[in-house]
This record gives sequence, C-alpha cells and structure tokens, in this order.
Amino acid sequence: MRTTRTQRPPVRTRLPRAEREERMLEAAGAAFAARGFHAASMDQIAAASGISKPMLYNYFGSKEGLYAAYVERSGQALLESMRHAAPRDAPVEERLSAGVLAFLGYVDEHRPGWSVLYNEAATQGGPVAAKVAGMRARIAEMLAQIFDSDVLAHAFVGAGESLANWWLTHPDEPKEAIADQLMAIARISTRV
Amino acid sequence: MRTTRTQRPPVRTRLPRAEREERMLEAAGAAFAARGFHAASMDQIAAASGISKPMLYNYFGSKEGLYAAYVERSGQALLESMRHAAPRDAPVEERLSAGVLAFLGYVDEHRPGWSVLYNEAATQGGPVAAKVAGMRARIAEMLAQIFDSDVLAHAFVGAGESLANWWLTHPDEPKEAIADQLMAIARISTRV
Amino acid sequence: MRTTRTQRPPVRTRLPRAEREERMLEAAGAAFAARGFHAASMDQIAAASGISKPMLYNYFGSKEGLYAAYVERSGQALLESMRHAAPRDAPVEERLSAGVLAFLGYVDEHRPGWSVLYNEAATQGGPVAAKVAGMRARIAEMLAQIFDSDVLAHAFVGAGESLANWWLTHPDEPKEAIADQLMAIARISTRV
Amino acid sequence: MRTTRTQRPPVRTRLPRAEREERMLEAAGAAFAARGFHAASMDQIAAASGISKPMLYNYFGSKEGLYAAYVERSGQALLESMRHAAPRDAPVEERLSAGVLAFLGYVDEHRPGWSVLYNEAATQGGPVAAKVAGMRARIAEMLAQIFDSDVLAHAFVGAGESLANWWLTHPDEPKEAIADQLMAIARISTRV
DNA sequence: AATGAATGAGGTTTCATTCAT
DNA sequence: GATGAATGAAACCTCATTCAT
Repeated sequence: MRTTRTQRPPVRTRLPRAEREERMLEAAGAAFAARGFHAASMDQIAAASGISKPMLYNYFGSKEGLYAAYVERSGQALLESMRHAAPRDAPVEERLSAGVLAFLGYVDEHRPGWSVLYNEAATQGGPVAAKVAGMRARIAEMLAQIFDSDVLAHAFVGAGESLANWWLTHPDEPKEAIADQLMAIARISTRV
Repeated sequence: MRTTRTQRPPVRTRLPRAEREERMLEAAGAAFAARGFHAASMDQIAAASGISKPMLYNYFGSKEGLYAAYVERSGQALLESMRHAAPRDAPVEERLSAGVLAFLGYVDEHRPGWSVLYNEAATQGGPVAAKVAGMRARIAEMLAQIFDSDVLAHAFVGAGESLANWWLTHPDEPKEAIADQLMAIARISTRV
Repeated sequence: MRTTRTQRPPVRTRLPRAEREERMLEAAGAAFAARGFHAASMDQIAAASGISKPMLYNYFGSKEGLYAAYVERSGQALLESMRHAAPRDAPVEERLSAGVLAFLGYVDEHRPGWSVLYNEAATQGGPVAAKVAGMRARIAEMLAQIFDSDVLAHAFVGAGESLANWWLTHPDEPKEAIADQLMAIARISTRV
Repeated sequence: MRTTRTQRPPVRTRLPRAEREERMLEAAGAAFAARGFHAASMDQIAAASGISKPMLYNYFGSKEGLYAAYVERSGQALLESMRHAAPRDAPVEERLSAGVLAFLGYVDEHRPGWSVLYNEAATQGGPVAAKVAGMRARIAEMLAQIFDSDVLAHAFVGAGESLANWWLTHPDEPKEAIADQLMAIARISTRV
C-alpha cells in the first residue's frame, strides 16, 4: 500500500539537480514570455516542466525567485555571448560589429529569453527590474567606451532593441542586413 | 460624507460625466503605470479615484475596457501633440525637431501615460497590444517618410524611447540636449 | 434649468397607474418565467417594461414584492378562469370537464404565468411559496369535493400539471384530447 | 484545529477522496434543496462541508458542475432503487407496486435529493435540466410499457410526484396508504 | 528527495437598492 | 411623480503557497 524504496533503485532514475533546474527554467521562460509574469501560473509551469510544484518552490523559493533566476540566466547568457564575440584587442569597429551580430543572434535563438528581458525593461518596481536595468547598463557601458557618450550609447541600445523586435515580425530580412543598418548608425555616431 | 469642492453645492454635487471619467482614467493610469495591467486591481483604482467599483464597470465595461480606454487616450494625446508640433509645410528638419521635442515633452508631462504605452508594447496578446502597435506604427510611418527607410525609422523610434527612459532617471539633463542628440542621429541617418 | 410643468401638459402623457402596473407585471412575468426568480434581474425587467427601476420599487417595494404580485395575479387569474368555467349548479361531470378545459386553456394562453406558478411550487422558503401552495390547495379543495378524497385530489392536480407540461412540448396534440384523458382518470377515480 | 473523528490519527487524517466527495455532495444537496440553485452559495456549501472552496472547484469544476454531479447522483440512485424493486419477471402489477413503493421510499429517505430533482424539472435552460428531463423520461418509459400510453404514463408520473410532495407535509399518512391510492389509479388506467 | 492534496486571500464582476434632482 | 446615477455587499472563481505523507 505504500511504495517501498529500500533495496534496488526504483525505475524512474532521479534526475541530476542541474538538469531538473534546466527543465524548470525552460518551462518558466516559455510561460513568462508568452503570458507575462502575472498571467503565467505556477501550475502551468510545473505541468509544462513535468515537475511538481513543491519542487519549484524548493529550488526557487517563490514565483519571483523563479522569475529572477530566469532573468538572471538570460541576461548572463546575452552578456556572455556579446562579450566573447570578438577578441578584446580587435579593432573597435570589428568588436562593435561582432557584438551587434552576437546580440541579434541571441535574440534569434532565444526568443523567450529576449522577450522576457525586453518586457521587463520597464516593469517598475521589484528587484528584478533592477537586475535587468543593471544588465542593460553594462551593455551601455561597453558601448559608451566606444561612443564616448552615455546618451549615444543608450540611444544605440534602444535602436538595437527596437530593430530586434521589428525583425522578429519580419523574419525574411537577413540578420546581416539589420546589423549593417545598425553599424551605419554607429559608425556615424562615433564620428559626431 | 464626501467632501465637496466648490462654494455652496446643496449636498453632494453630482460630478459631470466628463470629469468623473477623467478622474477614473487618471487613477487607472497611475495604477497601471506603477504595477502593470495584471497587478493593478480594480479595488485600488476605485479607491484612488474616490469612485465606486460599479461605476468603473458602468463606464468602461471591464478591466480590459478601462485599460484600453486609457491606452487609447494616451496614444491619441501623444500622436496629437507630435502632429501639431510644427506646420505641415515647414522644412523637414524643423518638423522633425519639433516632433522630437513634442515627444519628449509628452513623456515628461505624462509619465504614467508614457510608461503604460511603452511597457505594453510587448505584452503579447489582447486587442490592446494591437492598439499600441498601431500607434507606434503610425509614428514610424511619419518618420519613414523622412528617412526613406522602415528600418531606420524603427531604429529611430527605439532610440527615442530608450533616450526618453534614460532621461527619466537623469532629470537634470535639459530636454533640449536630449533632443539635440536625437537630431544629430537623425540628420546623419537621412544622409545615408 | 428645471423643467416646467405649469401650463400645458407636456407631450408624453402620464400613463394611468393601472396600465403602468400592467406593463411592469408583464415584463416581470416574462423574465421570471424565462430565467427564474434569482436569475431575473430588476435591470432587465425595468428595461423590458420601459419604466425606470425606481418606479418598480415605488410600486412593488422590492424584487420579492414584484414577484409576489405577479404570482398573486397569475394565481387569481387561473382560479377565476376555473371557477367560472361552468355554472355552479351544473352536473358534477360537466363542471369538472369545464374546469379541466379552463385549466388547460389558461396554461396555453398564459405560459409565463403558468411557468412561474408551476416552477415556484417547490422553491421552499419565502412567503411566495406559501401563496402558491395556498392556491394549489384551493384548487385541490375544489376537486376534493368531487373526489371525496384529499389524496386523490392531489394526485389529480399532479396529473394535470404533468400533462400540461408534457403538452407544452407536444403542441400538436389537441387540447381536447388531453382533457379527455384527464377526464377518464377522473371519472374512474370518482367511482373508486 | 479541526476535530478528527477516529481514535489515533497522527495529526489530521487525510480523508479518502471518496469520502470527501461524499461530504461535499451532501452539503451541496442540502443547500440546493433548501435555497435553490442560484440562492445557494459556494461559500455556504464549503463551510457546511467543512472543506475549502478551492477543493469544491478542484473536484467539480464549477457551481454548475457540482449541481450537475448532485443531480446525477440523486437521479441514478432513484432510478436504481426503482429498477431493482422487483424482479424483472414478476407480474406487472407486482412490479408496478414495488416501483411505487421504492419511489416513495426514496423520497422519504432522500428529501434533499428528491427536492432538487423535482424542482429542477422546470428550471429552463442548462444541461442539467436536460439530465433531469432525461431521467424523468426514462421513468415515464418504464411506465409507458405498462400503460401503453405516453399520456397516461406522464399523468401517472405527475400524480406520483404530487402525492409525494403532499405526503411530505402529511407525514402521518403511512407510505403504504399513499402507494395504495396510486396503485388504484394505475390499476384502472391500465384497464382503460 | 518528492508530491498529491489542501487552503487563505484576493480578483473581477453583478445585483438589489437608494439618493439627489 | 419620475429617473439617471451611484453604491454596499456579495457572488463565483483562481492563485501562490504549504502541509502531511
């Protein structure tokens, strides 16, 4: 009447912690991107990841915790991919171009991640917004070194985000074309 | 039991319909801007506007209806202010400059409105998102005529939005300085 | 600023009280029959009767009052129509037959009335149920004089109600055929 | 904090699913019978069954679902009790008599169930009414085989229902007496 | 470690009823 | 007498969260 777990391991192998976490974050990202933070429900996420709700709470503490973890992971991945796009000692223009391409590549390959990051830009309040703002600031810093201007750097970030979103609804446009346009703006801006 | 505002209203002056609506929209805007659509509650909005919940429903039908009305009003106001910023027959650069200033002015004076418009840009789903997208598209069209390029127009919109948000956290910067930077980008972009 | 009503009568003639009441009851009956007491709303009834809600309250005091008035009127009309169906000094069988036909005639011509009377028969609680029970009791009494048995009288009432409802969903059957069947039961019952 | 019923349950014994369901249906039946579908509230039912509202929704999906489940259960129980009242190969009169007694027995022992079934006969609309109508039709069919007449069968059902209700307010009358009267009507009707 | 089952709290919405004119 | 406009109260339902196993 009660299952025994004494002797030989039962059939269902216990997943390693990392993979469990991965699955949860994946499901959470899909839900958050599709319906927004509030409209996504822990029930859905648990069901979609095939893992029970108490596990979600065990791993992430709360809905906000799960959200924060997902945002964190997405942000880190984006930063990482941009940072390693070109060697540090490459010429400025090459580094910028590689960064832009990396950015667009990330958006293309991690739509939910990008979607959540972008939407959360503005959701005032909460420590999550701060995290996103911080990440954006770090990107802006990277650019500010190039543009020599905070304002221009922010403008460039906004232009990139806007184009990325526009691109998502015009998928025929090749990634390189988008990147070229952005580079044109950048090239001129640096000369201002 | 409720305070009256004027001199000798016999008992409790019935507010004219327009003013009531105005109050509700004001409160709704504040709530939506501060907490987002889902997290804002009709209870809060009713309390903040000093009007009972059933009235909210009587005027706007549903939470979505109220939201839509607010987005509509904010969008129209922004468009209007940009459209009338300069005479139609003024030189292109002047018109653009006036539009940019009008845009920044609106953001400055209607933070909740801007906040809601900007945040809801991406909240997928719902007919409201469509409305916001439509409005953004109309702005982009206005610009596309100037830039001769959809892509550049969208990039410019994004740059403007991003700068507007950056500016909100750096209020010391004068509006005109921001506008100048945007104009610089625009000026060059048109020459590309 | 305030309408004057001093000299000549304004255009919209004031309805006489009786007709107003009639209209309200008509609309109320339709609503109660169609959706039941609780599901019917005063808003609908007011709208359907073309008279404002405060008038409803002025005339009937409350929703229950309106309901009671409608039930009362319907019950009286049914009783009346059965009572006057045949002269008091007619032979028993003729009186019964006439009563049965009058009953079916009422059901046919006043569906909402009948519907409300029949449905509310059992909705326990409230003084309205008592009124319906009373009316039914009076019909049963009329019959008890004929059948010499309370029990049979109630059985006959039930049979009649059930047939009436069955008939409503089989309108092709002529009224007289239904009446004949009922009479057959009655005829035998009296001889038991 | 909640009382436990048995001897040494460690803390708060988790009720088996079946019993929980049973309790909910019991409380629901009482509420529906006493106040009708609309007037009964989920809050009351939850409180009366000592189980939280979300559980009600978890088990039955909605108020209508709970209602449907209760009606279904009551109807099945009534049908079952009538069907098994006498062996299929018993003489007609014996079967009918046993059925009538079973019917009265059910009414006597399951007042709320009967009350709900009887009231819902007419509540127009909804899939629940259809279910009740179906059950009544099946009873009528059983009878139609005996009476050789749809009309008489329906009349008999009505007579039975009416007598059952009359009996509920005259509990001194022995069940067998009521059954005898019904049988008398039936006996004659079959001979018509 | 892992989960089915349970709930307090709060959400949107509607309704009968009543002012103030 | 007559009504548009207003509201307190309560309804159904859902969700993040946590026991008890």
